[in-house]
Amino acid sequence: MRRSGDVRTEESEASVTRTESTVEPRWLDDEEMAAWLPFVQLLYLLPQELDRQLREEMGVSHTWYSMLAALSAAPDRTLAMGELARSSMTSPSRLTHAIATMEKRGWVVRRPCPTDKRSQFAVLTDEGFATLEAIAPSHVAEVRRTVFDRLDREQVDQLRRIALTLLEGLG
Amino acid sequence: MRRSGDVRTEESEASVTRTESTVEPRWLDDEEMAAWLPFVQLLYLLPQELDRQLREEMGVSHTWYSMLAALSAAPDRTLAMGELARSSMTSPSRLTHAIATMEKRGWVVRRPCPTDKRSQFAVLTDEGFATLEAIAPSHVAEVRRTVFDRLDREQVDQLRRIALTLLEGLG
DNA sequence: TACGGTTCTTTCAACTTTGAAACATTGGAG
DNA sequence: CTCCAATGTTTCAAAGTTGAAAGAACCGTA
Repeated sequence: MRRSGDVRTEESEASVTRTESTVEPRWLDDEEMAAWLPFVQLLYLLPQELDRQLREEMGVSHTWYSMLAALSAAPDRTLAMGELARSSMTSPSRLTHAIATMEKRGWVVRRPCPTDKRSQFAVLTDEGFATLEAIAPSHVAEVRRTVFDRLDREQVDQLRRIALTLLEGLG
Repeated sequence: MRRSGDVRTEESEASVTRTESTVEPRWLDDEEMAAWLPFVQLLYLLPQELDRQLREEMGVSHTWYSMLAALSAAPDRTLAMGELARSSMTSPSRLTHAIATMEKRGWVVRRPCPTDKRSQFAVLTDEGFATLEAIAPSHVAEVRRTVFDRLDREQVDQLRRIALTLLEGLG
C-alpha cells in the first residue's frame, strides 16, 4: 500500500490479483491523487465553514441563503417554486420545507400563480430582504477571508476556468 | 443592480446610501465574482453528485465512505473514535451515529481501548473491507468522469495548489 | 488521595434532508 | 370531449445531522 486516502488507489495492486468479474478501473495516478486529496477535503470543509458562519451569525444555512439571494435578484423578488428550486440547486421537497419555515418567520410569502393553478410563487418580503441585507456583509467578508484573500489574480482565473469546466459535467 | 448571485455584490451601491452603523465590506470585484459564482456552484453540486452516486450504487454517503476508507488505511484497520472523526472530517456526534449504524450492518465493530477506558476503537471487519472494495472501482470511475477526465495536467496541478492554499485557512 | 479541569464519547431533542407517493392541474392525442 | 402522460408542488415517514449537555475516565497538582 503505497498511497492512501479517499479513492483508495492503494487497493489497485491487490485487486488485480482477485478473481472477480468486475472490470479494473483506471486508478488515479500520483499527480491526480496529489490534487484529489486536498480538493475533496476542501469540497467538504469549505461549505461546512460557510454554513457554520452563516448559521452562527444569522441562524441561516447556505441553502436558505441562496434561496433568499435568488429571490432578491428576481424581478419583483418573485419566483415560481420550481424555478427557485433550480436556481438555488435544491430539491423541490427541501425547498417546500425551507420556504414554509421562512414563511413562518415572515421572510417570504407564497402566492398562487394566476396562469397555472399547480404552481406557486414565492415572494421575498421587505423583512426578508432586510434580513438578507443584514447577512450579506459578513458573508462576503467570510468568502474573502477563506478564499480570495489567499489567492492571487492568476489563481482566481485558474479557479474560474476549472470550476466552469467541471460544472459542464454536472447539471 | 449590475451583478447578481450568491454574494450579492449588487447591493453594494444601495448599501452605501443606507445610514446603518455596519462597516461597509470590500465587495467582490468582477473577476472575483466571475470565479466565485461557478466555484460555489461546484462546491455544492459536486459533493451532491458524488453522494448520489455512492448512495445509489451502495447505499452509502460520502461521509460513510471516508470513514470506511480511513479505517481501511489504518494499521489493523483500527482507529480510535476521535482520530476517526478527525481524519474523516466529521463531528463526534455524527461519527457515533454513523458507526452505530455500520455496526448493525456488520461492517465495523467497537472495542474498548485497553489503555484509556474513555476511548473506543472502531475496527473495520472483513465484511466492511469487502464492501469498501466493492464500492471503490465505481467511485474512482465517477471521480474520473466528473473531474480528471475534464482537466489537463496543468489544471490538475493548479487545482492542487489552490486546494492546498485554501485548506490552510480552514482546519 | 482528593480535587478540578480536560478529554473522549454518547445521549438527547430539535431540526433538516431524503425519496417515494399523493394530489392537483395542464396540455396534447385520439 | 376525454383520456392519459407530464408537470408542479406538497405530504409522509424514515434517516441523518446538529449542538448542548451528560457521563466516564484521565492527569496534574496539592
